[in-house]
Amino acid sequence: MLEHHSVHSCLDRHTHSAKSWRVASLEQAPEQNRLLAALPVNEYQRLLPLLEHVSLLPGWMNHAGDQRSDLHFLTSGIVARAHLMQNGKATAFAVTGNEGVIGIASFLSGLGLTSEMVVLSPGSAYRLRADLARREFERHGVLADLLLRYCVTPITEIGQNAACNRHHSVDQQICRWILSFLDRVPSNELIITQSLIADMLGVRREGVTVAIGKLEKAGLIHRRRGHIAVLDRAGLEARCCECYAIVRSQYERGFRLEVIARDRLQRSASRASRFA
Amino acid sequence: MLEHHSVHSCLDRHTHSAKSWRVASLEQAPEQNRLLAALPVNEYQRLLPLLEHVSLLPGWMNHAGDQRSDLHFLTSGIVARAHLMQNGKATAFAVTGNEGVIGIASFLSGLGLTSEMVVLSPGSAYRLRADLARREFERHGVLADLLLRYCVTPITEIGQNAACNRHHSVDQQICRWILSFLDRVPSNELIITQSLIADMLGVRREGVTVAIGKLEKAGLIHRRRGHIAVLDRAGLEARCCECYAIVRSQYERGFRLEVIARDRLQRSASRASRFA
DNA sequence: TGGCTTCGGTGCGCTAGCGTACACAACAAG
DNA sequence: CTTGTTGTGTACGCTAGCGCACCGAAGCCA
Repeated sequence: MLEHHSVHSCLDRHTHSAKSWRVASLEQAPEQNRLLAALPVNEYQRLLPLLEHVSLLPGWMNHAGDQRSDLHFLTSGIVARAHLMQNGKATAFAVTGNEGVIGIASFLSGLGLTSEMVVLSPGSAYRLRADLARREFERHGVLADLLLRYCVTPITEIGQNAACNRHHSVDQQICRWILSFLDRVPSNELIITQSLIADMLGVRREGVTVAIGKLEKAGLIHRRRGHIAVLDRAGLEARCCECYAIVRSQYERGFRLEVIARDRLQRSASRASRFA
Repeated sequence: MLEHHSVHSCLDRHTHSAKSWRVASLEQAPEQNRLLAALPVNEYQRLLPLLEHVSLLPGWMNHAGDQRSDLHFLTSGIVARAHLMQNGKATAFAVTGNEGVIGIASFLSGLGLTSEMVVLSPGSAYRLRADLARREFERHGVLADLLLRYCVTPITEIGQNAACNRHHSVDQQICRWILSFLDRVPSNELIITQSLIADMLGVRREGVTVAIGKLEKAGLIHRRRGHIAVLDRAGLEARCCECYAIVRSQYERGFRLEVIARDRLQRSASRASRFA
């Protein structure tokens, strides 16, 4: 459980283990981010000089109430968005990887974050400063449209998680969580402690231990201290509640449209340049 | 519990009781909606002819998957946004009254609703058709800005509810729910069955009964079949978890800004007309 | 090597909330 | 007034998950 007295306790608890994580020193290209990749080339080129590379270190947090509302396009790593309750407990209600962007809500409202952002898996991102983002946004171009469309993804996800919290067993939710983590990581091995999973799900660490024990017994995963290797993805999906699939398909539905739009735009762009 | 076999079971169960509810036949003015009211006068005037009055009857639902993505600005009544799970259980994760608008998410994404909309309390709304809304939106005027700012409200609310579902007792959640209902209704009496409250919270009807029993024993409410009269609002707030206050203050924070902006714009508008 | 810290596994009693079942009260329609 | 329907109150056993406590194992640092 996260301690009440300070948000930093979470930071403290999880930061040090960063040492044991191989931090990808390789600076990844912005188009590793699926949203940036979906931009038509001319828009993308124009945006490039505005983007600033940042590394995400585990435990890095954007505290609720921060007034900055920069956008961060993830190229790798995993960031969770969580609420801390007055009783010291936490729940993460959305997870973002290289398919998305962090900071949309505070960017739209201009009001600063209402939730904590926790880096669960180290990685890197490209920052678009709030003022530049605002200017881009007001051009009302493809980027603006893309961001607005993307907005629906966290909304769906959070709502589904709320319902999932209510109605599905911890066993099922662990599966959901492992799968969504797996989707955002290059290998089949998750580098995370059970204790942190518990904090993210908002359940006891012991509960996670037994649930994961069952999964290993069933041969779906292999676990070591601080690691979970997935052996049978389909098996996990079978044990999982529908929530994982719903959230994922919602995103894919939206994103497929983006890809189509991008192709179309790129074709028309290259046609235009042929005529120029 | 909502039955699995059909969304309509919910409809069926709750529709007929509409007869016993006095449906406000009075057609309310659009500016009863706080977002429309926050528009500067010239914008508001321009928008008026585009708005179409609709009544919301209890049980009216916009099914998940519907392709229409019109906006509905509520002037009265209460609409909940809920997920139906495969196991037939439901949870509402956001509630909207005359402070907000329905259909933002599907409007932004253009993808249709991902959740069900349930009318909990009858009322009326003004519809802005999706195509007109899109055109308005692309003017990038005050309305667009307002809508984007408003977006953050349901996001915060849903996230808070997700955490609340996990960590707070049914007793506390009932208080939260009654309060948020009360905020959106003219009198101190809620016209709703315990069974429907249970569906919205995603808990058993019996659980609601005992929780409400405690509240009446404590003298905070008085209850009749299908009615809950709130006698001691402060008492409810004291028993409630922090979630209610957090969501509410988030909205007020955003909305206060809007009111300020509106005053400023109206002053500059009237100044402009003086010079014209 | 030994000592320290963090992580993970296990057991036990407890409680909130679930599922089920049933009875009664309020209301509607005839 | 009768009859059917829907909403509400109550009770009882069950289970998932909690809180707590403790111990061993893995890794870190010297």
